[in-house]
Amino acid sequence: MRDRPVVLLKPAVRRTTLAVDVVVLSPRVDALAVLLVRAPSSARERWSLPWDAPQVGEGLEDAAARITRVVLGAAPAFFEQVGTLSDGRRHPGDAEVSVGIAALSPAGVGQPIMDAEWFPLASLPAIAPRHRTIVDHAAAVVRQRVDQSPLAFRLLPPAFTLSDLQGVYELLLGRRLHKASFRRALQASYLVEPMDEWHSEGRGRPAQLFRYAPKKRRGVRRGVRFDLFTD
Amino acid sequence: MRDRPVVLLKPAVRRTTLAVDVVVLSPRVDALAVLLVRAPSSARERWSLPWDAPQVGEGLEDAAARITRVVLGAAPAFFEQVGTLSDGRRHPGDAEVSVGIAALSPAGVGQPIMDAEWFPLASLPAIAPRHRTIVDHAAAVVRQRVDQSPLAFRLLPPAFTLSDLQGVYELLLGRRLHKASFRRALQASYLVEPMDEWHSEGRGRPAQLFRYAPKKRRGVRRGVRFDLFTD
DNA sequence: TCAATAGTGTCTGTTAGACATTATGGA
DNA sequence: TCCATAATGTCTAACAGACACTATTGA
Repeated sequence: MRDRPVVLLKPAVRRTTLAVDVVVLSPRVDALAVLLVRAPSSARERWSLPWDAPQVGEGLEDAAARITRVVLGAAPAFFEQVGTLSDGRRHPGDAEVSVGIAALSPAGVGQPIMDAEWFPLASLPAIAPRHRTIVDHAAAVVRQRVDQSPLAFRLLPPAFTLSDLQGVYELLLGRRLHKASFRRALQASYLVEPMDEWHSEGRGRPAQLFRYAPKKRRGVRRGVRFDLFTD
Repeated sequence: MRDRPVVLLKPAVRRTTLAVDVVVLSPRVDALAVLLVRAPSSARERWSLPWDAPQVGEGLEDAAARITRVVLGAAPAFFEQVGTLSDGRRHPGDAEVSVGIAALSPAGVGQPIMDAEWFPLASLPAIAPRHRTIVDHAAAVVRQRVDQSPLAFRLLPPAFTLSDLQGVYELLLGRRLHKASFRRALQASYLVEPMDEWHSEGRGRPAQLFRYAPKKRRGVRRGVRFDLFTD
């Protein structure tokens, strides 16, 4: 045990500068894409994450929704905080503290404004170091929580085929999945329900459309898995 | 798609008041316990989470470590951000924004200062609404990430028995686990290694001591599980 | 008819959980 | 000796993954 510190805790708030930095994610052709905005020419990097300070009385996710609406023209379907940083790395607005928020949006929803563009996660241009950290955190968080939170469904339109859904899982996890196993596990989860519609695209048998409709789970109680200790 | 908003994004930081609110967690007799500090008599509630503003240039986890050292006399073994809140709920210091951080500490490490006390998670006294939300988030996050992060090991001393470890998992998950299955899964995970020491407590066969020593994992690649969609 | 995609049935190796058994100490 | 806890072996049901097969459309 260490020595007891002499100074007691006299808690007090401190004023600081805060930004909400949004990682808008959407599935593009065979890759997850991030929405970046063109930075003013005075900036060190030509691109940055969309960001802003929350307005007075505005919640953090509300701010993320507003920012996303401005750059994409559509509100995201889902938010996930990916961590709050105060690490001294450079931020485009020199905010002391950044709240990183992943905003998930289905493909084909919205249209980036003139100064915004989609970039595949794997090939981003140079952005401020703080923003780079936030993007990396967002990717890690999304991959880590994909099977504990309905993230994948928020990257799809309300009606989707099981192949679409599997494709999103494969994008998020970065590896191929086994079709029959995927469907069996999905069936057992009672997360989706079939609709009376079918979707035909080009050749091949049309696929039935499903919607996200989680049912009350019977107490599954699976065992401990000691998984993903990849730190 | 919605109408394109008229206002473009002119991002700017805003000054706000920030607090780091720490949920110090430690296993006590058959329950996870939270460390609360006695609030000044002027406060609405008699107890609160330990909290403070981060100092200039101090990272958020550094602040959490400092706060924990003051109230417990020992640095926590591990931190996990449990969410940043700006929801308008009441905070003891009226901070606009709170960063909630869970700090894990093994049993028997440190000694609470005079004005601090351990409370079982299940029976907390009245605390400010913002703090209540943070505690609930912390409990949920710890339960959700226990098998993806070495949380359980940070609630134990460096050397522990497998029964101790299983006990911590049972505390975190809130249910009993099967002994043989637990040990098999642990064996397969290469997360612990046996030491040449044994621990005897009262009657019964002495238990071998283990240490947390994660090995490089062979690419396990387990399937998608669609688990814990309990939102 | 062929190509392409959707969807399903079967087999097999692995694993979680139940149960039983042995091991080793203290009272 | 008895009791309590540690640790492990065996059995079984459930399940993940591989493979093969059928189904249904467009070219």
